This record gives sequence, C-alpha cells and structure tokens, in this order.
Amino acid sequence: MIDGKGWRSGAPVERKEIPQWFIKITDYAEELLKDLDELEDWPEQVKTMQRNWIGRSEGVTLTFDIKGEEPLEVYTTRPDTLMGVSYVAVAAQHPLAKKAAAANHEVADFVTECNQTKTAEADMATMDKKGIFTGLQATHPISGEEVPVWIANFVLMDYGSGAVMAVPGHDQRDWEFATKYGLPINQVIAPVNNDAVDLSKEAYTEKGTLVNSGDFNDLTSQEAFNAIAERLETDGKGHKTINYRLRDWGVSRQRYWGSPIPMINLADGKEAPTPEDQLPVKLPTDVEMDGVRSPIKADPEWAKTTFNGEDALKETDTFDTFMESSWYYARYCSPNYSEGMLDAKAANYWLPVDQYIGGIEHAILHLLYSRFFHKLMRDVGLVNCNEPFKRLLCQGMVLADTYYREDEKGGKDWISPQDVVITKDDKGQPLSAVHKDDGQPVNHSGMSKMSKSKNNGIDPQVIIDQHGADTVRLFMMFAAPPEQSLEWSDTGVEGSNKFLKRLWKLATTHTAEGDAVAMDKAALNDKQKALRLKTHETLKKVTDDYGRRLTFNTAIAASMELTNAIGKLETRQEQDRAVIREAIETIVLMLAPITPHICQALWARLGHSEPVIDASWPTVDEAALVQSSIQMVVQVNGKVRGKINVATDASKEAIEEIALNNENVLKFTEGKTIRKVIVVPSKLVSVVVG
RNA sequence: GCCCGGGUGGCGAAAUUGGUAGACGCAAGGGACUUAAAAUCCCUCGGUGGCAACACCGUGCCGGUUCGAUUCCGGCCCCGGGCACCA
Repeated sequence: MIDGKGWRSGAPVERKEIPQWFIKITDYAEELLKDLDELEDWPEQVKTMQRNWIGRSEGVTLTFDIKGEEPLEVYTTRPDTLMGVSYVAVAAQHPLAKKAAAANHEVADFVTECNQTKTAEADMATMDKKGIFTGLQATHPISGEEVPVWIANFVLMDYGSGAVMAVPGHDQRDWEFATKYGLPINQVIAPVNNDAVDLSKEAYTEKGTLVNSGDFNDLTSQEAFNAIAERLETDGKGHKTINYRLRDWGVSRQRYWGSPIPMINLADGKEAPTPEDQLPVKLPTDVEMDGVRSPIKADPEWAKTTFNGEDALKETDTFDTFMESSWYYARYCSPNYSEGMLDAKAANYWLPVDQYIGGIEHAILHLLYSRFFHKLMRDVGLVNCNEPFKRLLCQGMVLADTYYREDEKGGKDWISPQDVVITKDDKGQPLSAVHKDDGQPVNHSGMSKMSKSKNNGIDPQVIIDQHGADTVRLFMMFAAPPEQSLEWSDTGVEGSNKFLKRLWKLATTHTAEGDAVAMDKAALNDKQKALRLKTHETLKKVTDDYGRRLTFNTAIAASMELTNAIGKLETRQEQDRAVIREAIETIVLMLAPITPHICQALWARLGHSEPVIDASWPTVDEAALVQSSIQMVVQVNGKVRGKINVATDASKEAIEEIALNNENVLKFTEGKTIRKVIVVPSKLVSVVVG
C-alpha cells in the first residue's frame, strides 16, 4: 500500500460491506473451552490464551425501549450496576446509528469516520474514544428514566448486540467517555467496608454493596446480579445470558490463490452447497493475472453453472488457508484415499496426533481452528476422538545476527552474517565488524528471526558440508530448550563439533585397547562405583529430559558431564575398563536420537551387530544409585556456612550434631542462642540463631 | 490498550516441588606440546576485599511472605508472541 492506495492497482483502500462465508465456530465455544481441561500435555500458557480468546462470560441481556424504534438490546456482565446507567452507546454499524446518520449529516460524518478507521483489536483499543449523540432517548428498563443514545467508536458490532449500557461510575471506559462529553456519573456501588469513593478521579470498578439503587439498595453485587436479572425477567425486559468473545470464523477470501468455496449462488438470491457431481471445484490454471482482481472474479464465464436445471453461479470467493491447515494432519493418515476426505478407519487408527509441534504464534488461531475442525469431523462420523493433538510442543524461532550498510537513499542494505568478520577485545567484547570482501565496517543490528528480508538466514547445508549433520543437530538441540528462541552462533557450532570429536576419540581409544571384561559389580572400588553412579544418575536424568521434560539441551549437557567424568578415571585395572565401557555405551545410546550417524559408527565399533536405532533404551540400575554417604549444606540464618558429609542412613539427631559442630558453622553460632534447627533430608540443615 | 511469555556472568544457558545461584558450552586469559602456527591437552574465569581460609555484594527495579526466594505475593520498567485478512 502506498498513500492509502494499492501499489499496483492504485485503488483507494476503503472498508466495504460485502457478503462473505462464515463458519459457526461459536456453536462449539462451550465445548472448545471445556475440552481444554482434557489436554493434559498441552502447555498451560496455550490453554490460558485459548480460554481468554473464547472469553466466556455470564451476564444479562436486557432491553431499553426507544420511542418509535425497535427496543435496543444490550448485554452486560455487571447488571448490579444497572441503576447507575447514564447513557447507552451503539456501534457505528448499528441500525440505529445508520438511521440517525440518514437524518443528520454530522452524525453521518461521524459514522463515515468510524467506518474508515482500522478494525484490528489493537487499533480499536488504543484509538481516541469518540462519540456523538443520536438525538434519541432510551427508557431505563427499571427506573423508567430517559437516558441519551450515543454512537461510540469503541463499541463493537460483532460482540454482544452491538450496543452497550454505560455506567460511568463503575466502568473506566464509560467514565472516560462521560468525562469527555459531560455525561452524568452516578455512584450505585459502595465498597463493602463503606469507604468513601471519589468518582471525580476514576471509576470504582470493584464489586461491593448497592447504593442509590431503589429497591436493590444494600444488596451485595452478587445478590443484586440475581435480583435484577429476576426483576427484568418478570417484566419481560431481559434474562441471564452466557456470552462468548469468540466470533464466527470468516473463511471468505477475495483472492485467487485458494480453494474455491464449494457453494452455489442461486438465481433467487439463495445459496446451496455444490452438488457432489460438481465436486471438487477446481481452481482454473489457464488464467491471466491482471494484478487487480482474482481471475475467477474477473472472468464472467468461470462462475456459470446450473443447479437443478436452473442457471446459477459458482462462488468465486476462496477459502482462508487456515481451512486446509485445520485438517491436513488427519488426511496424512490416508493420503491416497479417493472416496472422500478421510478414510475413517485409517484416521481412527492413527489419531489423535501423539506429538504436535508448532510455533507459539499458532497458539490461538491455527490450534483453535484445528480443534474445532476436528470436532466437526467427529460430528459427521469421520473421526471418533474429541481432540486432534494429544501433546503439544511450541518451539521457538531461530534467530541470527543482522548486519547492514546504509545505501544512498538511506535504506538498509542487509549483509549476510556469513560475509562478516568480527574482531574482539581481550574480554571477548566485539570491537568491530567488517565485510570479508572489502574490509570496510558494517553495522550490527542485533539478533532477529532468520528471514529473507534481513538476509540473515544460514543455509544448514554449508555447515553440514563443513562439520556434518550430527554437529548441526547437536548444536540446535543444545543451544536452548526447544520452546525458547535459538540464537545461531558459528562458534557454538564449532563447540558442538569439538565435543563430538572428543567423544569419538574417547570411545575409539577405548575400543582400540580391546574388549572389556565383564563387570564384577561386587568387586568395584570407590572410584569405579563413583563412575557407575554418575552413569546411572545421568541415564535417569536424560530419560526424564527426553520423555517428560522435552529439554534436550539439559540431556546433552548431562551426557557431556558424563563424558568428562570418564576422562578422569584412570584405566589401570580390568574393572576400570568394564565401568568405562558401560558409561560409553550409555552415552552412545543416549545421544543416538540427536547425533545418529556418529553414534551408529561408535555402536558398531563397540561390537554390536544390530543398528543403534534398533537397540532398546538402557535401564537404570537402581543398585548403582545407592550411596553410603552424601554431602549436605549447613545454613546459618539462611546463609551457607559449611558442607558436611553424613551417612545416608544417619538420623536427624546425628545430622544436627555433625552440622552444629562444623568448624565454620561454630564461628557463626558461638555466643548466640540456637532458636531452631531445620533438617531437610539429603539436602541441608538450616540453623536459626539470634 | 488487552491476553500470554520472558529478563540470571563478556555470551548461549542450568538450577525440575521454596533448599548450595551460574551445571554444560562459547568467548577470553595463562600454561604444556611445536622451529612456528593450527589442532589437542591442562589451569583460571560473576563483582569487591584478602597470600589464603574466608567475608561482603549479586538472578531487570521497588517492596512483602519465609529459617531460607532466580522460584511465591503486590507494584513498576523493558523485550518478545498474539489480537481474528501474514498464515
């Protein structure tokens, strides 16, 4: 868009009302909300976002009568504040607004202005709150008093009934609007503790006790909610309602690139689904793009068809691409099936998806649409489970450094990080960045998502050619937990390569010395036992990291620690080699999912004929985890003052005794009264002195 | 503006249920090997003071709960994701 016009067509950007297709996702709002509770292996963050997006609220729908007009319906979640209403406001697209606009050109100008502003929620929420009086008066459903009807730019036509009752005393947005336009601000809620409220500074939005509310005085907000709802119900002026923030899904797109919506527009103005013998409706490929209109809209012939022998027109809108991404996972179960959308048998064999992975940017739209679509498929008998994705992991983005130079026009010329040479000072802080070709300086613009536009993508093939796929895989899994963004670092890649070389050397040196003898667990010395302990502790941790936590970075770190520990054990005895063999085999099996190639090669050298991919996951030897003594920390008034070694089976009293007699601990307890000693088993002793 | 995350050494990060802050790695510094360099190996590595033992400070900022807070609570600042037509 340039200056509010399409860059190719020159057409001005404007908002228009056009007929479009919607899918009634709101019918599933309650189920989409409720079933979130079943998704135990979804991140809490995503479920919270979806709950808020669906936005279930309990309130009351009520009507204000207007002379000579249809009664005005409003929805409120705070019926307890009803007696404080000082005006009502409708959206600019509301029928009352349109009617008022027809009668008054100032109102018409305002409505036009509202229709030109952006409709994104973020824009609506941050724009100046503006309004205009329609000239109409509405009758309060209980007091019978007259209140003015305004048009306000912040009232959404799509939510509730497109009209709100305004209680400036107890709603901050209404308060700001009333203050701006000099409308009355009435107090009808008082704090429970009866504190005075200053409504000249801001609205009082808490719940409390009703005041200035006639028959409802002295009721609590909760009691008044019910009492007022009942009164309205009795008088035929309203009733309790459950409302959702979720709106129906607009699936129409006016562009060519998409699946044509299989509906037919009939001569009488009605619509019908495309009959089966005309399916699928295919997008024509022999088209001319004029850059303005979709070819199937520009071509008067394409849409022509018949329905029950009558002339009719095919729909020329295409589907939102979210439509396809909402069920592809199900189609993947029977990709060659041609009798329908899904082969239900295959779908039910495979679904739900055990582990789904996607970026956090899909937390709401794609993941909500998919859940909805799955329930639709269930309701027509295509699948028999309630939810599409059993387990969800939201992975982060890959970021890389960005470098640029300014061109003559002041624009930015992005330079690939692979073409930049960095020099660093003694402390490792970058001193300068220059282009590798001309040696001239370039500007650094931080880390950002790898993209074509910033020219900071790294072709993995280059790194794979240099260091091998295992190095790249190891680096990517090691640099950060998967749900966090990953900062690409060439030196980090080299670090991963170094580790693999070290592991290779360690393992091949070991195998070159011949086969290890069988381990004699009873004959192990302390150092050998310590390595076995480390091996099985590591295995236990890595198993949990892979299986439950999905923190591959810590699984790798633990494997590195074990590798370092092996290097520290001297190999003088046969049993040293037996314990080392076990440790190396464990590392190879643990890292095989991440670095399969090198692990397969090492596995073979370790004398296994079956491929490592077919080897079973090693089991933790609980006996190896048993220790005779452990280290505990001693704190005095919350600060670590000593470390003690105690027998694993030592009693609380014995531990206390050792802790209190620790040399450094005594320095801080001498001459003071010991008020309390807390022993946290196998962790620490906390001494409180005063 | 609203909803959801995040903020820890020079850097990427770890600390899983409130219990030793900085594991693991990168960068940097020192050393060994080498004619030399690369590679490799060893040592140091949050800050301040101290020969050291150790002490004090330290997880965005301010406050609170607790014997004990990176972790829990209240308020604030900054960064990222989403806000329905980017998908």
